[in-house]
This record gives sequence, C-alpha cells and structure tokens, in this order.
Amino acid sequence: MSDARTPDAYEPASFEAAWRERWEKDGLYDADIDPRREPYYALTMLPYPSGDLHIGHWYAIVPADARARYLRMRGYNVLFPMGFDAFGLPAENAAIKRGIHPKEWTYANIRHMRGQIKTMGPMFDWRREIISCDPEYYRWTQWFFAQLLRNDLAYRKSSPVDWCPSCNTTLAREQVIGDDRRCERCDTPVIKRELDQWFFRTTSYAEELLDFSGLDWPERVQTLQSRWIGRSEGAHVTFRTEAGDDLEVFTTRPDTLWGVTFMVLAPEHPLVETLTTDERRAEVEAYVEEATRQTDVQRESADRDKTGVFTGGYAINPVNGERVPVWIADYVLVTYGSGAIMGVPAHDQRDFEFARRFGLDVRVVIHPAGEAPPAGAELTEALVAKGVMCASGPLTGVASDQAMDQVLDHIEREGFGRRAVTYRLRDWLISRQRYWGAPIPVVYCPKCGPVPVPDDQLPVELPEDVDWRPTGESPLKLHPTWKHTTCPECGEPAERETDTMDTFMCSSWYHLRYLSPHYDQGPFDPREYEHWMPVGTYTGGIEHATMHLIYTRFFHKACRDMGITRGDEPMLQLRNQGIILGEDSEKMSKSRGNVVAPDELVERYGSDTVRAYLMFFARWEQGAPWNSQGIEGTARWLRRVWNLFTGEVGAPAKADGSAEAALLRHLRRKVHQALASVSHDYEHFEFNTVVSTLMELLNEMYAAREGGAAGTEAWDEALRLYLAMMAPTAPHLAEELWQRLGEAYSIHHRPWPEVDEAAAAEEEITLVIQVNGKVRDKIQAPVDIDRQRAEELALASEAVHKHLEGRPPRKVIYVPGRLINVVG
RNA sequence: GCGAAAGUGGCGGAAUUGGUAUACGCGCUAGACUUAGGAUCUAGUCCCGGAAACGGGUUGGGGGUUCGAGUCCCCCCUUUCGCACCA
Repeated sequence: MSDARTPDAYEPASFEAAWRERWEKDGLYDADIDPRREPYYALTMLPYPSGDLHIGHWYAIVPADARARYLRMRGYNVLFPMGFDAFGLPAENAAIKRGIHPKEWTYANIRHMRGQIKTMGPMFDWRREIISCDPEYYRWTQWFFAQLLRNDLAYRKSSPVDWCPSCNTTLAREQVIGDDRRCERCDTPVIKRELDQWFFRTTSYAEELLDFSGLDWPERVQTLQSRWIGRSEGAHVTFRTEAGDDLEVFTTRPDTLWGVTFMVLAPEHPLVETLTTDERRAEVEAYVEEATRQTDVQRESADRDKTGVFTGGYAINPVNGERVPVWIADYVLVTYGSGAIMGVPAHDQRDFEFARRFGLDVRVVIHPAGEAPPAGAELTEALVAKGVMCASGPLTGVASDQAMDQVLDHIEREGFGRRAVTYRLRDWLISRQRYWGAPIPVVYCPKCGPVPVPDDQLPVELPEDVDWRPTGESPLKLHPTWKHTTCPECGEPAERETDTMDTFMCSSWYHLRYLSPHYDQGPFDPREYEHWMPVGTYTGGIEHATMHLIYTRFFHKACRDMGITRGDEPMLQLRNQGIILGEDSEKMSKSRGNVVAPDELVERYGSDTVRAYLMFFARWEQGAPWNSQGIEGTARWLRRVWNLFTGEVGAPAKADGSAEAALLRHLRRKVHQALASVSHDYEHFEFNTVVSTLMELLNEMYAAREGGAAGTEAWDEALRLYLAMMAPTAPHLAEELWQRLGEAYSIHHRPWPEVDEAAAAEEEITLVIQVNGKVRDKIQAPVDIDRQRAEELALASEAVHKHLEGRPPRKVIYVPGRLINVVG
C-alpha cells in the first residue's frame, strides 16, 4: 500500500503484512452460509502445535490455500479453516523436562505458530479456529465418546497392550513402528502389558471401510487401507479337545482339513491351561512365561526359527475323527482369528517349518494334477498351489478349487464349522494413561458399574494442579481429589476414569467443529452441517493413510448410524502432498542440520516468493529436495512482474497497423491460452505448471511491450488477467499491483476471468512433416487446412523428396492440425 | 519375502487423448552495464559429427504392438514407500 507514483523496487516487506492486516480487519475471507453460492469445504490437516513452524507446514498449507483461493474466485463459497491438534505427549514431555505446564506450553506454541501461519497469507477464516485441548472443544469429544458407549460402539476390555516403557504409556498398534516394533515417539522397544482399556468397535465397520466407491482418493491410500483392514475369507472350524472343550480355529484353507497333523495355540490362549498334561506342564509354563516376557522385538523378529512346545493334549479332527497333538507356539497370534490354528504342514509354509523343526507328520492332501502325490517326508517346502484332492475322504479326486465350496457345505451341514470372514483390523484402543488428553467421561460406581457422564455434566475438565512426573500411572490417578465424585445414576460415591483419550479421537471429528466452533447445543450446528458437509477436498500427508483416515471414516459412519451425521463418507476427495527433503536429499532433521527455516526465507524474500517457490519447485504430490538457489528463480519472477507493472514504459514504438494488430492478437492468444492452462492446473493440483505458465506468459508480455503493445486495450486486459491468475499464488503482490492499476479493492473478490476461446484459438499451426515417423520438415499452415492440401504441401517439401530417396509414398497419415507422416 | 509407486539434461521438472521430447526454472558458459555484486540485461546450454547447412543418437536396460511409443504390452534392473509369521 505504498505510494503508486514513485517507481520503486520490489520490496514485499513494504506491503505484505499491511495487506494481511487489512484483509483480516475487513473479514475478506470470512466464510458464512450463503444460499446464493455453491459451498465448497476445502480442508487441510491441522498441525500439532510443536512450537515452531517448519517448511513442511508451508508445503502442506500454501498450495491448498492457493487452490481454495482459486475456487473462491471461481464463485464457490469456500470454507477453508485452520486449528490445532493440541493434546498429546510432547506437551507433557516438555512439562517434565522444563517444568512448564502442558497447557501453558501448548497455548504459547499456538500463539507463536498462529502468527507464523498468518505470514503465509492464507485465506483461513480464523473465526472458525478450533483448539482441541480447549474445554469448549473436548466437551464434545467426550460427548461423542458417551454416544459411542451408549450405542455399544465403545467397550471396556482387559487385554495385552503395547506398552512403551520409556513414555510410560500404552500405544496404539499404529504407533508401534518398524521391523523391531519400536515406539513411534522415542524409538524404545515396545513390551506387552495387561490393562483394562477402552475400545471402539472399528471392526464392526471393517467391511464398509473397504468400500471406496464414490471417493476420489489416491489408489495408494485405498490400497494401504485395504491391506490394513486385511479381509480374509475362510471358515471357522471347531475341533474338540479330548478334555471336551471346543477349540475353534480360523482357516482360509478348509480344503486342507484332511491334512491336519497338529494344532497350535497362541501361548496366551485360554485353553492352554486345561489342555496341558501334568508331565508337560513345567515346560509349557516356562514357554508361556518366556513368550509373555519377551518383547515383540524378540518374538516377531524376521526369519526366526519356529519355537513351540507340545501341551500333551490332543484334539479330534471333525472331518475324519483323527487324534492330533496340540502344541503352543508364538508364531500363532492371540489377537488374530481365534488365537489357534490347525496345522497343515504340507500346504502351509509356516506349518511346514514348524513340523520339520519338531518332527511332526506332513500329509499331502492336494497334489499337482497328473502327478502322483508326493510323500510328505520328501517335501522341501509346502505345496500351496491348486491341484487335485487326495487322502481327503469323500473329496478325494476333486479339483481343489472346486472342493472349497463342497468342504464348506460339508462342515456347515455337519455343524462343526461355518463360512467366515476375518479381518486384520483390530478394534481401536483409545485409552491413554496420560494427563494431557481429553478425560474419558466415565464414572465407575461400585453399584452401577461404568456409567457415562451425562451430557449436561460435560466437559469433564482436566484439573490444572497435577503432578506430571513419569510415574507409570496416570497423573490424574495421583490427583488428591479429582477422581472422587458421585455416581450419575445412584448418587453414591464413585470414581472417575483416570485415563484420557487417544488424540486421534480429537482429530476424528475436528472437521465438524469448524462448522460452528462455539455452538453449545451440540458438537456442531446442523444448519452449518447441511450447508458445508461433506468435505470437498481434504489434503495432508500420506503418513495418515492408515490411522487418522481410517479412524475419521469409522467415526463418520458410526455417527451416521447414531443419527448424528449424514452420508457415508466425510471426505470426498483426498490428495497427499509429498515431502520436502533437505538440500542433502536426506530427511530434514535438526541433528542433520539440514532444516529449512521458513521465517528466514520470508524475511529475505517475502511471503509470496516462498509461496510461489513451494508451488513451483516440484510436483506437489511428490515433493523433492530443497534447493536454496532455486528460490532465486521465483524471486526473480516476482521481481520481473513488479518491474513490468511499475516500471517506466518508453514511448511505444509504433508499429504499422497490421503488424500491431498481429502483435496484439498474439498477446491475447497467449493470455487466454495461459488462462485456460492455469485454470486447469489449479483445479488439478498441478501447481508447478501454474507458475511455469505464468513465467512464460510474463516473457511474452515483456516481448509484447517491447513491440509496442503498452497502452492498448489488449495490454490492459493482459495486465488485469495476469494479476487475477497470479492472485491465488502471490496474493499480496497481486493485491498491491491491482491497487496500483487503480482497480477497486480487492482483487480477491474479483471473479475468475473467462477464457475467450476465440482469442485463444490458433490461426496458424506448425504442420509437422514426417517421413517414416521422423520429423523432416515443418510448414506453417492455416489452422483449418484440409487433408488434401496438407498432403500437397508435404509432398512438395524438398526434405520429403530427399528422404524418400525416390520411393513412391505408400501411405500418408494425416493428423488434423498436427502432422503428416509420409510412409515410403 | 509380499504389495504399491517411480526412473526424462548437471539439478527440480514439462509433454491434457499414442503425434514437434527436453517447456519453465536452477546451475553453468560467454558478453553488456558496473567501484563491486549472490543486482539487472543479452546470447548460449541433451549427446555425437560438422565452420555451417545439416545428419545421426537419446526418456533406466532389452523385446514387442503401431505409419508413429516418454506415453500401450511383456521381461529385466534400480530407487523410494508401505506391510512383514494375520492362519
């Protein structure tokens, strides 16, 4: 907003902050319900307030902002909100380390980061900001929990959980990382511990979560989620132990039932106790103890030899009445299926290895068609291929792929099994033995059991006067008074749940709270919901493919079934930005010293240049290593834009009439072609070509000015369209130059320009002349040239004659408006 | 091991449907202006031959389909990511 009369250098610092303040003061980006405009909900993943914004935040936010700005200019009523995912461990770690209260630490970080985010110049409607650790927010996180509990979608269960001995907390399956199963946060090997925990029934939605129809989500994410959910079709088959207990297994290969030569239970399986004979007991107990004491690192390390012990017990194979020994081994997981398997060593590689290790029988029941069945003792690996059934009672001789249905019919008819589908997905464990989270709103009454806190008593607020030392117990448990309360049902003394919720719970519904962050009659205002939902575009990192994005889909579906939300999916389109690596092509990290600090870049180049460079320097969905020299290119671009708009224009070199007309037609063609291209590219997340197209157009405009275009109508149009096209990328500069052109504030209210198709159309084409597929000549030709004329031109070409070397053309291919290929 | 994605100049990348490969930018080279410049401007910059005109080659490697392949198909190599005893 500097004085327009004095020509000056491009100094973004002189106007960027001023424009941002004005936009905010004027509520330029306020997003309110507006029945006249089509709503569009553009959502970008909210950050954790770690304390300092890094370049990755910019990379996530700026292109998403540019696209939201584009859609807004296109006439959509765009909701583009921002907030903070503010509960979580780092706040407590900071408290432990530096003695700052987590709340104080968190809010100080938010204040700092909010200011940093604002320097990007994004069009966030800050009135809609949410902070998930605010009681006004987590009141409703708790409300959702209570809803889930009342609808039997939450339950409490004692189970072995992953436990990080360093963080002193349970971890979700997803927070256990890598080959050797380490804690996501501190890299400590994870161990098992038995605790009462709250779970959500995500598995009830496993089947529906596999359905992505109607969603414009990357294949990659769909694949990751599908594999994570891990659907397997097969059967539950019930064996009977000699002690008379039912022993159920899940198998995907019921066609191999006649090949069972042993059974294996997970060491934690409840029947281990009763199956174990007295003479085997000492050995079995030692093995179980070893297995539970071991960390998963040791237990699940790759390529480990199979271990296990015989329980001394036997079970009866229901298909043939055979007596098979029951073993326990840690390669069978208690958490999958029924925690027990039937051992078919001839046709399952894991069972094969186990049988070989312990000298168990290997019995072939499927053999390759046309060959004699091999002897089990001679196999070197399991036979997993299809074939012909043998030694399988009534099914002997049947092709194995046909046998499957017959076996299933058989076991269902006989009543010892049934068709079944099993999923790898587990129910979502949400309990955390931590302080800095939303308290689970449950009261334990000696008489009434676990009772959800009534809605009118929410939120259950976190007490602020706690000790957050890493004792291994929840700090809430140690608080002298907090947990003591009365039962909401009977009024008798009772105790509060002292665990808090997984922060993924907070982020599963934040997109709903943006709709009406201060609404107090429910988690969101239904009017706002009707207007904005579902989310049109959701953008963020691929790292959330299997956690957050499954949870939020589950959450939405559960809420739909509870009558809270509508529709099957919360987010219609998903896009993931890539990662910016350090200049050394390594992951950015403080220890490597390759971290790019956005604040310094803004100070040096201005916000628009940083924005433009982030959009330009790589394909957004891919990312690339940072290049500190590369940013000079976009800095130069904006400087050249500035100079074109503000620089002295010499007296136009008056061309003669027809040459000038041609020059201006050319200029308009380039402008409108660029407009078509830029429009497409904003829409489709191809931000790098938005910038390159604008760079090219700028070069054209400099040339046109050189040719004397300045001062003409076409020139004035070019200037205005250029700023409109640039506005989503460089909002400050576009606004500043718009004002200097004398146009009315604000360019960000200007409708997106329409492409003038006639102006964009080419008058002439370069007809490419090929001989046998190789380019030999190029001829300027009218755009509507017909085949006959094009052929004449091509055959008249000297280059064509030369390369035909006297051969007659056998065939001529004509691609209208593009090329002609003479085959000879 | 299984699954997915990607390989185009020194670098990031462009090429909307099978139709001019290497746009745009960085870097580099030469020059202009300059006390200087990490400022600005001009010209050049895939490789080989050639003074040039021009010719030949080139999208990880090999094969195929086609008048024509960076783009489609098959095999191989490399890289990245995800999963990793899930019965």
